[in-house]
Amino acid sequence: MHVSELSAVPEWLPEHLGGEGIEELYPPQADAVDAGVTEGESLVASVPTASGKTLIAELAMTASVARGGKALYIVPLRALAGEKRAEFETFEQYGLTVGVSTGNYDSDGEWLATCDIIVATSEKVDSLVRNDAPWIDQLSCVVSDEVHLVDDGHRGPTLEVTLAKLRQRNPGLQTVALSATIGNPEILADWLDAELVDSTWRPIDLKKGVHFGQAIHLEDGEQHELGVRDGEKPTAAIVRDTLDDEGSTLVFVNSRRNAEAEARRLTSTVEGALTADERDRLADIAAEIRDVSDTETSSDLANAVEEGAAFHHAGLASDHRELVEEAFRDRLLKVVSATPTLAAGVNTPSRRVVVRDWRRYSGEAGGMEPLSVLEVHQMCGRAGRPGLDPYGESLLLAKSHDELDELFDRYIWTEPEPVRSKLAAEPALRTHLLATVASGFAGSRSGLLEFLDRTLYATQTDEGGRLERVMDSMLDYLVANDFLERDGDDLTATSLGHTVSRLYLDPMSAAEIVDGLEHADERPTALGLFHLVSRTPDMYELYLRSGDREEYTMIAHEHETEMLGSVPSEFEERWDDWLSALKTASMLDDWASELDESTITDRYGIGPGDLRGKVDTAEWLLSAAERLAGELGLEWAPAVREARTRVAHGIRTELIDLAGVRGVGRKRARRLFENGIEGRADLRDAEKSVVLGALRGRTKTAENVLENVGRSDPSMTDVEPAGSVAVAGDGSDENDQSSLGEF
DNA sequence: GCACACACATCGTCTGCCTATGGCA
DNA sequence: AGACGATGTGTGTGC
Repeated sequence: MHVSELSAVPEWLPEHLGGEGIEELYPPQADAVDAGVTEGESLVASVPTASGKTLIAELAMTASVARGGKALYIVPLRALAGEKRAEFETFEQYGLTVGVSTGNYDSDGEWLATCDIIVATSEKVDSLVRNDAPWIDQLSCVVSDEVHLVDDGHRGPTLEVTLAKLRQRNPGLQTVALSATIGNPEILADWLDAELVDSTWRPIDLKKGVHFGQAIHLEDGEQHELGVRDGEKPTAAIVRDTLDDEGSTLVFVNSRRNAEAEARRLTSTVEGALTADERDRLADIAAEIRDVSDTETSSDLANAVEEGAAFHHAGLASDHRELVEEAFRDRLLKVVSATPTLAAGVNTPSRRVVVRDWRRYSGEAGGMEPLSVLEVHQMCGRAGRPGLDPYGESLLLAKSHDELDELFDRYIWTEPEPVRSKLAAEPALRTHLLATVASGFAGSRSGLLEFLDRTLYATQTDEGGRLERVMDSMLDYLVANDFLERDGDDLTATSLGHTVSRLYLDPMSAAEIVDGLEHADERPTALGLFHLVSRTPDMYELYLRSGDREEYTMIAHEHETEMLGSVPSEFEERWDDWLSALKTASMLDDWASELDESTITDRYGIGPGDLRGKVDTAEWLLSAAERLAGELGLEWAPAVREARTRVAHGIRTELIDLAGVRGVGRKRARRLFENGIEGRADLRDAEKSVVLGALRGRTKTAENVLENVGRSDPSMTDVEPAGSVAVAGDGSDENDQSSLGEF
């Protein structure tokens, strides 16, 4: 189908697509049009990655907007929201407006209401529904990207419930669900009353295979000798072979440590293939990486990048990740070894993909578990760059002949698993039952059952009793904790219940926080509050490593009086969880005591990305705690607020006032304080020369700071810095604010 | 015969990912 | 369960 044959799309679209080099639709796209996506028909598209799913969404959304509607594009990751926005922004020249709403980034609420296309994460959409965003009712088209994630035990139910709510609120809503190839797309189509496009077509050929010994065995029967050198690991041999063909390789491994070790090893394979120009550009990127953070992780990454290799995992700061992704797309990096972050995240295609480890440790299983077929296929799907490579190749590694056969059976010749709803689980229902009642989607037990009937779970299960059983036990829990009131069949949310739902807290987290704050006899300390929020289910835990048990048991005894709620005994089952929450709390306390980022990451065995994540979550939970304290009329709200501000900026109490000034973070605040400027009032009255001296003679910075604090004459012209302008050689004042917590 | 470097064996340790508020100085 | 890396042991070489 040619783009000029498209019906019901805005008139500018065919030409626009032509301008992007799109003349002929890919077969799945043509099928989608035949099924009526441009005419408002709901659709499930189960197609491989990189085979034009986004265009299907764009056809549906622009057509819907042209008819006077409004479209919502739901993504699973924040990082993808940015990527999609950039793609949709090309429509702005035709008068469409695009807005983004995620946890860390929000277009202005009123402006969102006027946007034609809104991009948001599923949790954000859920939250917007709970908080009655006015534009929800105006939606005419919703696109759900990576909808197979409804299978995810933790986040899947949110997507499932949110889609059900949107469809209930808006019966005419066009639903376009985009999925990876899965075993049972018909059930999704059934659930969403949608047409189905199920295709394995790809714009570039993908050859899957297994490496064993000296050879690569491809699925089409082709074999390829590799010439593995003496003592060379298979991964290195494959990377070298790809390099001979001027291609790059993506290696998936099963742990962060493995990712880092593999990258380090592969530098020796890759290094020789770099041109002088590439070396220069990589050196620049390495410098940028070092600027992001001065932790060991950061410098290890920079060292590898200088030699053309990199690792990628969630311990990296997001700036690190972006730098790596970009350098890999620009073909400067010849190999990246990554944990699954990269398989699900932004688009980073590669000539070859190696799935080095196909088993991963699982605590519950007590050992290594094989990856799902879907997951391996998602990784393999990253092979082949459209327009650059003739084909993509993805390889699994076998260590024995038996394993070779097993891998073919397990992953190459096997369809992905069917997707199954995970809604009938306690944590999911606890949260979503409360939200469903609180936001008015159901007002009784029977109403809830009716609502749940609109979910995938109901479409899928033949065991209706299970959901009902879990539901009843969760309703009991919600009533017992004063989130819901029950009167016969009727259910209403209490004012506390409403608050919890709007705050987007897991009710169990809220119950824990309320209990801790209600029973505090004295003003809680920061450590006590950090521990309180660290032990809620909304904060995931740090691992206890060997030696930690003794160390934190000692700390627990030392600070016993500060701890909120009952302290379990060492022989109770919840002791370990309680202790690892203490480890998290102690890490937050270090951060809020102005310890260096590198000291903290070193002490707790984490990466800069982990620290940022924990700080972020703590900040969010403490704001929620502050609201709960206010709601319940508890006297500790100011203490909670103080702890929140301290962790948000990473500062001790005495800097709170200064850090409230935009442009002043933990380091600048501390230096101002040391120079006798102890608060905003001081800053307004201080000698300019002192301010300039404290800010290391940075004129521009000093001017901005003075302006932000509301000083009428911020100019630093002709001002000489006072005192010792300890520029300390590095002069990297940009990095001064530390990489954390500054938005 | 000794010092040193290197190869190999042993033992202990550790193990993926991600989202979420709201309103103001 | 199994890989990494730190530590320990054994072997070979050169002086």
